[in-house]
Amino acid sequence: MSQASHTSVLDDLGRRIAGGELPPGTVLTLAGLEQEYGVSRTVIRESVRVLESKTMVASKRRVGVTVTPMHRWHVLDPVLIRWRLESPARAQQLVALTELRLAVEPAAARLTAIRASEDARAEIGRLAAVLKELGDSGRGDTEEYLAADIAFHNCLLEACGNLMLSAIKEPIAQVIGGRHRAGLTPAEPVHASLHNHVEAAAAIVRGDADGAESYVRAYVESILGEVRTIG
Amino acid sequence: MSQASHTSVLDDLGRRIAGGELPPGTVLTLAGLEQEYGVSRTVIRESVRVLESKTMVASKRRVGVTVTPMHRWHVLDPVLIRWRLESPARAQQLVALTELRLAVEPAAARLTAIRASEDARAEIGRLAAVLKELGDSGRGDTEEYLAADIAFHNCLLEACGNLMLSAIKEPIAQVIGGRHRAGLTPAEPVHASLHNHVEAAAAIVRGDADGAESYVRAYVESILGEVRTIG
DNA sequence: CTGCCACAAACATCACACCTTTAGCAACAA
DNA sequence: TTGTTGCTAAAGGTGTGATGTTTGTGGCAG
Repeated sequence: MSQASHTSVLDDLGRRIAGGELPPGTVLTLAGLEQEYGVSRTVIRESVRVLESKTMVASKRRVGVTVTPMHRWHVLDPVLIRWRLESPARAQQLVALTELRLAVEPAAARLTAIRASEDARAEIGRLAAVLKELGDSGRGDTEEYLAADIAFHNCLLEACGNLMLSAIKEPIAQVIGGRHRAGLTPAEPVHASLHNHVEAAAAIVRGDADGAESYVRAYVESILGEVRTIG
Repeated sequence: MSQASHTSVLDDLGRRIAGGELPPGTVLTLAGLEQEYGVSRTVIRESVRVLESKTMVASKRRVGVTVTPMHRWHVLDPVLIRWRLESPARAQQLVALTELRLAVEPAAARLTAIRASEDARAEIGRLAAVLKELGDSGRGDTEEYLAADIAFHNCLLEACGNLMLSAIKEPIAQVIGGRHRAGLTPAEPVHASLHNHVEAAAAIVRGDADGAESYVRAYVESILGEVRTIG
């Protein structure tokens, strides 16, 4: 149990701040945290430094470590996104994240339709076929479907050739997985959703940028509608 | 000169990795870095931890600190974006970042047109007027124009009500500022660009989501064309 | 009331000691 | 030859005490 210290302290502190338990303005001290977590200064300092690098806290001499207002945070940090998704703010975070998807995924789909390698196109086509096969046969709630769904979105984002657009892969996979684990995925996927996946894949395969963009947009818009009613 | 240590070591290491001087696979050791920078283990460790939190490096016992392949990095981190913009990879980074803008800014403009407060709308309208005024009178290359241009984009992104979309404010401001400092901004702004700013602002003011989205898209597309020819 | 100064709080850095994991190698057995 | 076991040293992980440095804050003098 050696490496665990830093990671677990960082994770716990991060969650508490991201989840609002330690609201902006809260002042902590290294000594206090040292006591609270029962670990050495080293571990606390490194954790605080990482939070500082995400601008979630700011440390000043003679004052201590202050929690920063959220609008200053590096909210695109995948770790922070995960903390927020697993916090009481989950619903809000889902809406915000889906709005981000609505911006990024259609744009990525367009680029993918234009630039993707033949291999990537083929893989996307294959995954869409798998989704259709499983969905049509009432297996939309299986692990297999989940895996294919995540792989589909990962592939689409990865093949766009822009690392900054691909960067939202991880949070998206989390959202899809979370939805599945919450038992929200129906055995018979909504027809429109499956249709949009299949058509988007077809558009990408044939290099149709406009089609790829609009089918993906339609898909994410439907998710957004769904997510907004939950929040 | 106390606080400088951590920051400067982190910054230097980050730049060297982001700029490709230390390519993926490179293995460093804490002891080596300690020697190289002439600082204590504490400072090196904290810097490495921060880089690790951006997944730019991974540290393993008995091995050392290994530079991670770029596709694993948290490329949306504002600090990492800055490092890349100030590295030999600047041109690539500009293209990637502009493609990201092309995804995010139109989406943000749409949301802003729908949700922004009256104050924010008024401010955006005002800034567009300032830009037009300065541009029409041949002062497109002044500090004043630069400030208004940055403020315009900041405002637009801030008013959209989604922190994740607002998060690209900082890098965008850097790009606009960089372009200005490089002497690339003409005294007489390209007519189409100014027009798109003004029309986007007008659309936002009147709550026209489609208009706001498409004018902003047109603007960013023109930037993208320009940026791609430079790369 | 204002401005200057000294004090102490809290972070920043350093140096050192010791723990824990593990790559790499060697000895050994099948 | 090949696979397994076990040792060892390398490198990061953690803990601790000491000292430097900045900077709120309160007190004192004008």
